[in-house]
Amino acid sequence: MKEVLPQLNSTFSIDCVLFGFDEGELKVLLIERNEEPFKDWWALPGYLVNENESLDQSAARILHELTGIENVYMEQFYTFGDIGRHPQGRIISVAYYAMLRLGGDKALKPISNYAKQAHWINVKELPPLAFDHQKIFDQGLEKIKRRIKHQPIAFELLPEKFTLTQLQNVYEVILGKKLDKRNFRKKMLSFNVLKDLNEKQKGVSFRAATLYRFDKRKYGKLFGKEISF
Amino acid sequence: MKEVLPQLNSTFSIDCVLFGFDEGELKVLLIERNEEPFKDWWALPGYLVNENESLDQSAARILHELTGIENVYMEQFYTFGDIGRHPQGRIISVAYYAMLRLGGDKALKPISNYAKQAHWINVKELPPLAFDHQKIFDQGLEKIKRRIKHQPIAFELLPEKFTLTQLQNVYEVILGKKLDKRNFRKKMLSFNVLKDLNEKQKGVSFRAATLYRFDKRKYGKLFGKEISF
DNA sequence: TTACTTAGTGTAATATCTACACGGTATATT
DNA sequence: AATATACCGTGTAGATATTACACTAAGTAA
Repeated sequence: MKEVLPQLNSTFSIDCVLFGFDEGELKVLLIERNEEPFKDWWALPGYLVNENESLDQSAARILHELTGIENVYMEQFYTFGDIGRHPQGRIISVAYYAMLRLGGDKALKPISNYAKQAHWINVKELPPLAFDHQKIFDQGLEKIKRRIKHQPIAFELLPEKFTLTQLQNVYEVILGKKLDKRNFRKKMLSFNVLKDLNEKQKGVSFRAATLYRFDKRKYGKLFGKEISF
Repeated sequence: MKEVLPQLNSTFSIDCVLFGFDEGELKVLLIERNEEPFKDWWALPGYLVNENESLDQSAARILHELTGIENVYMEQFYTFGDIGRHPQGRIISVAYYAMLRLGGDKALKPISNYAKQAHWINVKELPPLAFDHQKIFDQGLEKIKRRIKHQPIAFELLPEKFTLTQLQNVYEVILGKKLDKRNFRKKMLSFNVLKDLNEKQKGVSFRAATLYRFDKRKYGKLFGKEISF
């Protein structure tokens, strides 16, 4: 049985593509929708923009309402505006992305009941997505690929303290190819944005690796320079 | 005397940042507005999107209506959505850019009378612009800077046949710095996307330079590879 | 004590980047 | 015809960056 959906005015929405990294896998944050259209489908966290908020503000609010996540710096990357992309009318969507540390601290508790639940899903095992969200996701993934190639920001996905092997792992998963260990280390350390903590991993079987931390001050100096992987 | 402006619904518009190159100067296409708000101000060609067209289609239509220019491939680069950016209500604007061959052939004849006239203006001598168009222009300029650094597309701004010196000139003007002649040629030719026409400039005082043409077939092979200036 | 697993390290060959200067050639001028 | 002018077109050496490649060290588990 078909439900009749209300017609929405010409308007615009935000969709967020949040990437996380866990257990060697790249994950994306999805919600399960609780409303028509696409009720019970998985989708990127997204909703309509209010009249009285900027796009950036709106993105932060929507992410919070649908997933409980706050204080994430997201960046706009593309606006999707094909006709027919939304069954209820002419709605264009401004897409944002961010890379994010996973961990128990960021609770996934939707506040609005527009979302039933929110989950981190392995990007290799995506369910069918609502609207044109597969396309939005694909472009978001392309975006972070380009970005980690040119800026040493992969540690945004890692815990504060991380090993070089973990960092290399992030690169390999996102770029989809193996990198040479010695060359990777040489290059990464040459950027001079990592601080050696003189500290070792704990609670790991076999030899523990040195922990590093991202050094914001040094990063400032690098910023804008061309680098590439 | 203040006019009362109609309130527009929440909706969206397109603004186009078109770059051209003429007489050694980088130019941008502006219109003189014929309607409130900002009547008689200079502005980027831009207007509201219709319900029945995609953003890309809309950009092409709007450019044509306001400037007479057709068949230009434009690419979206950012969406501007601060509150208060438009005095008549909540209007976000999707910005497009393109690089374009100038020349007598592309007539600048606005079709809609929303624009009084359209002109190519030296980017170094911009008049005050309507709305937040200065900001949109600035970001458009940043965009083409990044783009010509990574893709050998500067000849989009030049006539079909061009000399290496002209091409270098485009790079120098856009990047805002001098480049070494020998190194520039070495690098540009190494990309293997230029075809030597075995033909010389005509009608020029002093020694004539060799003409080159962009070779689309070869470009296909390069595409996607990382290059940089 | 041994087996296992991951950490951590150097070098040589190649490719790319940078800095740098002058003779060649068509045109204009006298 | 000779000369001045202004732009064209080219090479190299030194420095830097990239690539390919394999073993020993250290800690844990049995």
